[in-house]
Amino acid sequence: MKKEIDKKLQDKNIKPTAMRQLVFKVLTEQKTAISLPELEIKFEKADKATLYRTLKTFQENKLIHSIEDGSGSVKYALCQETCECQPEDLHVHFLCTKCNQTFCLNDIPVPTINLPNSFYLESVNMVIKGVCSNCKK
Amino acid sequence: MKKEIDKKLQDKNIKPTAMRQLVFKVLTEQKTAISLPELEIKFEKADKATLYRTLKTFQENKLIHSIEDGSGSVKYALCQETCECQPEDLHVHFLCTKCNQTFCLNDIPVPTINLPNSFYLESVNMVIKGVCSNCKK
DNA sequence: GTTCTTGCAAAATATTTGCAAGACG
DNA sequence: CGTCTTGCAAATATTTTGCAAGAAC
Repeated sequence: MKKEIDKKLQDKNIKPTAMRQLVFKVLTEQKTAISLPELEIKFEKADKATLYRTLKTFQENKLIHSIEDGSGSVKYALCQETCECQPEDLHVHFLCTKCNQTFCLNDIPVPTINLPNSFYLESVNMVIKGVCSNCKK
Repeated sequence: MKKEIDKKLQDKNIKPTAMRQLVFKVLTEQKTAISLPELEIKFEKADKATLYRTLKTFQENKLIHSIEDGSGSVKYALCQETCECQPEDLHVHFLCTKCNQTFCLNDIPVPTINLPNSFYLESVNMVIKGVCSNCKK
């Protein structure tokens, strides 16, 4: 179990420290994306700066991606196995305005946009806001 | 001139106070979207809470729209004349990662996304990041 | 006078950095 | 030893609210 986690971290060139194993484990348990403040609450003991830097490391190594959903805090979610965080890998996200949860719509790739030639495209952040199935009931 | 501004405010049911006239004027002068902190700087004298509430009023009355571009602060830009801020009115935005300016790509509507039926769509925030024509040179 | 608006102050929240101690190889 | 990681503290930045004074009608 711990071996598997270590492997996934090492595959992304992340040294598997105790802290990182724990954070990774929490991330795998999430059905929806999680913010730094939310992560802090899950840990009670860990320092927010450490968690912050852990997430940063994870993101730099493309283990997770960040979602700027306009909820007030940036959220993070695990990348798909093969994700290189290139524009063609990106998917749409959904923020529920009732429960404030952010979902990765992994099946919905972000549409291609024809930018004016004068612009150079690096990435795309597409967030749909609305009400999720749970809150609709 | 002031008459024109007043008319545009009143058209959106916004009482044209001196403050609002000034803020509106600044907004019309922007080529790119502006954040609250940036707006504060333009005014020196005005209080940020007042500016904050002015922007909020403008947004509630669909005179401006907000853009969550992940730059650290929410940005605002004037709506098109006929905009009702409905999903079909929305356009794509572009954030330059070099100069941090956010452009309204008014000619590029946000693509339609087929959400699972269980989700109810309210709005879409689509931001493309990259390098703008000025910074590319 | 009643309602709406503004200015000042401060709270609340989120993000980020410096630095020294500790872990690891 | 040298590098990387962590914890604590604090700085920074942004957003938001309370409240009383003032303006508008």
